[in-house]
Amino acid sequence: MRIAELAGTSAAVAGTPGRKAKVTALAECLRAAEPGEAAIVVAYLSGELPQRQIGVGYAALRDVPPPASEPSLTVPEVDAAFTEIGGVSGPGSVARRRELVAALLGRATRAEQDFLIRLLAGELRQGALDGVMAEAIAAAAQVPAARVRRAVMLRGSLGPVATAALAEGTAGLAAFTLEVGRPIKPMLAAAAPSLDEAFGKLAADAAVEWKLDGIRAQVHVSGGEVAVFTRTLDEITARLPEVVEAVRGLPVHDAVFDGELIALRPDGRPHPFQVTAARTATRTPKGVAPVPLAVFLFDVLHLDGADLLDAPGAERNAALARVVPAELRMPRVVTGDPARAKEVFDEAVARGHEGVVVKSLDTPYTAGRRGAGWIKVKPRHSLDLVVLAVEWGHGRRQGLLSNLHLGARDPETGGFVMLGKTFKGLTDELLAWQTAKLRELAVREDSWTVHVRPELVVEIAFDGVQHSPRYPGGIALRFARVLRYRPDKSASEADTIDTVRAVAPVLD
DNA sequence: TTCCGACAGTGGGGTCGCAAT
DNA sequence: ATTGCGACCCCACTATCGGAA
Repeated sequence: MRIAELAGTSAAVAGTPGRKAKVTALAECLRAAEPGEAAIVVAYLSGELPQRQIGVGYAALRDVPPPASEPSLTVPEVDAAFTEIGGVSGPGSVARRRELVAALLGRATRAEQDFLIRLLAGELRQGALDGVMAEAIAAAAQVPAARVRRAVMLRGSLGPVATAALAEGTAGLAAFTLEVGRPIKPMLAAAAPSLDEAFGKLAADAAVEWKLDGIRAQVHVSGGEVAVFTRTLDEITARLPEVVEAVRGLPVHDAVFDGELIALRPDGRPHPFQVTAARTATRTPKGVAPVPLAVFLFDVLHLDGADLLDAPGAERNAALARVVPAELRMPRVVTGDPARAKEVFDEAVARGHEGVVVKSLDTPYTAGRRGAGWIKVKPRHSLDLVVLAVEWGHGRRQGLLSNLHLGARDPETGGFVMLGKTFKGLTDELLAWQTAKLRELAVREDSWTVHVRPELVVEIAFDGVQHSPRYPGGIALRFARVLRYRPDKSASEADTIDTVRAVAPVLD
């Protein structure tokens, strides 16, 4: 199959808003692919590469050669080129990768270049990624979509599932089972603004579990072997000897656990997230002894021959409790009483943790999906800050002023201290309004950013404050988002940097 | 007919490893 | 030694489609 055909399909998919029409277009393209190409076609049209990453980002895509006049690129050729680019390393590798990218793009027509660049930049922007592609695989292979989704969650990627479905139909999909040692997509939690709302969505009793500010870990035990995977299914076992050690001691032969890893201080309170993140990102520790990571398991998906994915939450937790001692389990209380739930929430927060996850006792483990069975609840801070500047948006926000630079008042200098940026929480109406308003306040503009008179006050919600190596004040907001503008307030009434520190103390 | 679940899109701060400067 | 870049960690929120109620 030619890349031109994929580019055409992608354009058609982008050009239609309806999901069913997108599915139809994608399925048609899939059916036309050679059996050996299906996995690659599926990857490209869902915005991924079979190679996962090949070291090419925006910078490598800045200089695009003139396009070819006639399409000639084929799917296997491009796949081979991506493999070659991904294999380049060592001195001279940056230039070499750019050469190879340029050579590839030089053989592409304008339309093919556009498609390949969006693919490599990770911004397909066609309104269809894995979710829609799973439907398309089902349509192309004429098998139930639910079977495809399940196979994808168990295999962790679309390509092999598409190949099997197209070649062997439902029978081919049946071969995808939970394998100990192969990570599956983790179940995700929806969010609710309050405990009452979280409880309201679940009937009767629910589990209220602490939510820790660490990193998600899927832990596989096979015989004496332990393997640890991240949320994106990367294996990080070698970086975590203490975690391996802790899990190796459990009385299980084969098991798959879900849990959280976090760096704790001797008193049991958490280190800032940055400490946990640094630990898990470090491949080759040197110098000072690393901070150990504690393991808190909260689910079990397989236990000594029995798959538990479809078992109700309560049953899975009972199985977990049978083989994992309390000190390695996430603290959890089952209750139907909102007041009791509030106590758990308050205690988790008082101990420095993020909040809680309210979990249905009935739902199965809906891997890879943001199931309604788990609902996270965190406390929320808010402050009135001043807009210092704003950046032009991209994609559907093209032509709109989108990303706000936020400042707190500095009473010492009479100026403002920038604490971060946000583009979240804005409705289309608010985007239009702020674009007009901030243009009125503009004092200076460069290619990305419009600097404004610091007059506009905006109420910002955020989860906490962290040390920042980037901002002059040395602190930055975590997960800042817009609640509303405060036209009733002047900048002189905005919150100060001292208020920020008081509202949300920086850990450590 | 209305409601709501699932998806895609739009980016945020921070860290590490590696190559280039 | 510092800077730039890519890849991953964590993430909130809105708009939209289309099936469920």
